[in-house]
Amino acid sequence: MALVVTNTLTRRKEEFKPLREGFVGMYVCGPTVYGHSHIGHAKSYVSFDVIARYLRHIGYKVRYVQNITDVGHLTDDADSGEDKIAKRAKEERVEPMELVETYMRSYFEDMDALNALRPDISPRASGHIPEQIELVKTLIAKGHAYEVAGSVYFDVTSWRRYGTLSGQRLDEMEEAVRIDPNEQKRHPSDFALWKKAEPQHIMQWDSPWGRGFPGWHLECSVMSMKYIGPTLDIHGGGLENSFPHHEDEIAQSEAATGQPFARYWLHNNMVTVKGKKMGKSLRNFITLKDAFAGKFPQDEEGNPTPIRPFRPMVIRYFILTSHYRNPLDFSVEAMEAAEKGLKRLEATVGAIRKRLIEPASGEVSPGAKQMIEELKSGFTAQMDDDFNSAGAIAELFKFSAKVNESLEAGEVPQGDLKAIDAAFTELAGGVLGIITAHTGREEESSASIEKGLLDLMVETRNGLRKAKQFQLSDQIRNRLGEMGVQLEDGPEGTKWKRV
RNA sequence: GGCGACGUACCCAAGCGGCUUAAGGGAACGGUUUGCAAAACCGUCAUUCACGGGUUCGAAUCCCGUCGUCGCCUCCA
Repeated sequence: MALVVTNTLTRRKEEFKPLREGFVGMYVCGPTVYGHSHIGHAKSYVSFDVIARYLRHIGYKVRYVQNITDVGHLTDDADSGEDKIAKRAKEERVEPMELVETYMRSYFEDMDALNALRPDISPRASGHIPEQIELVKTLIAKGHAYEVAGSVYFDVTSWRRYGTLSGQRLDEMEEAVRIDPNEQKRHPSDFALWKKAEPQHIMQWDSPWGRGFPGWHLECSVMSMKYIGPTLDIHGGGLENSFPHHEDEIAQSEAATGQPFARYWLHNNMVTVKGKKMGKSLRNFITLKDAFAGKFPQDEEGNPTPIRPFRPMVIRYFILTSHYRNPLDFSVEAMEAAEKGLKRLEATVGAIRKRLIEPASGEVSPGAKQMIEELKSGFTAQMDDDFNSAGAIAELFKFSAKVNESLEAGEVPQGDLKAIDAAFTELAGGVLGIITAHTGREEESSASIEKGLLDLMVETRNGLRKAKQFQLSDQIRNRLGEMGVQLEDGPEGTKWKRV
């Protein structure tokens, strides 16, 4: 079985073969940090997190680069376009870099909560100004860019392959209704590599063309090629960036190096809310912090209304139950369904881990061995098919059902428990990241006094149950339930867990 | 107007030419278990894949058309 990925460049599934044996250089467009991250960011970065994890799982050494845009991203393409960071910094009355720091931390905090592993390199645009100036100089020298009054534009007519990624054609784009005519540009589709800064502009640097700042598209070309090389194995990002952002990246990179920029373009689809795209400018977006706190937009204005909190892991699981290339519609109902599904998986893992006595010993029985092999081959087949995490989760559920069945049937040998736990840890934990080392071990990880008190409550209640004092024992269970501790009476005694 | 994607059960969602007379999750309904619950387990739940044609020995999967939804062409993950 070989890994197959859908390449936006060719619009088909292709066998994945990196440039260098055993090594994958992967670049994913990161966030512009001028506000808190939302569910759309989560879909994108959780998807690429799993892609990176899976590539490592099948043995590749991966260098995952994901930029932080902290300068140059304009609110629109017209001359009047303001830098998003500068604009927000003015509004919040802070230094631009202060704003960047705040939201960059917020971003990493949210991604950590979603159990997305950090990229290997998180380069910032503002830290790569000299490299960006160099690339602009190269493009001018090669006749692909021109300077007008302190700004430099890429000449799209000099790059005849312009539009291959998105299937756009220059002559057709000229007719596009909403492109703002900009007198400086020779062609409406020419894009800014370097912009002249007015004296009052907060972020500006010296360049051969005077004081200014880099255009948005430039940073991705510069930073990806700096840390990976002129040809990336994978370039990822959100679908909405395929045009013009990725198209421009290809043009300026290939025009500069003369080499193919990226072998595989992977695009994740959008998150929708009630069928409509969720976007920063549409004001219908749900920030991750709101979602974790249980606030969802319920009214027409999109104001966050408290419903109930969902664990970050539920959001991660929810994202992974659909394919990264398909749109995902976000709703409270869908989150509740996802929460229940994830709990079932966690319950099985918990049941295994509770029976497991470390250090576990003993051989794995042939039956368990076969179950695990079936899981692994099914899981791998799904993930090999363009990272089909939804299919991979289905395999986990099939396996989980078999595990539950054997737990129900009677004593499972320690060797089997250990192997089953290892399989879950490797696939559901290591690859999909939907369980952690703590899953099913909530009791052990509780503070000692809390644990002692709960054990005492359970003991007391079981005494009452023995004496058939059900009214009192139910009261204890109900009250603990209200506090978020769930009691389960089973044949092996009473268990408690946090809900 | 140009480019592109999607339409699978009550809901979500895989499948992309034969292994599927369609995975998995949620909901629902029976049953086992339980003091009652919860959890878990067993069973039921699409001869059918928006609709109409065509290609093929064979199509949810390929082609054409129709309808519907969405995205990009302007900032956005």
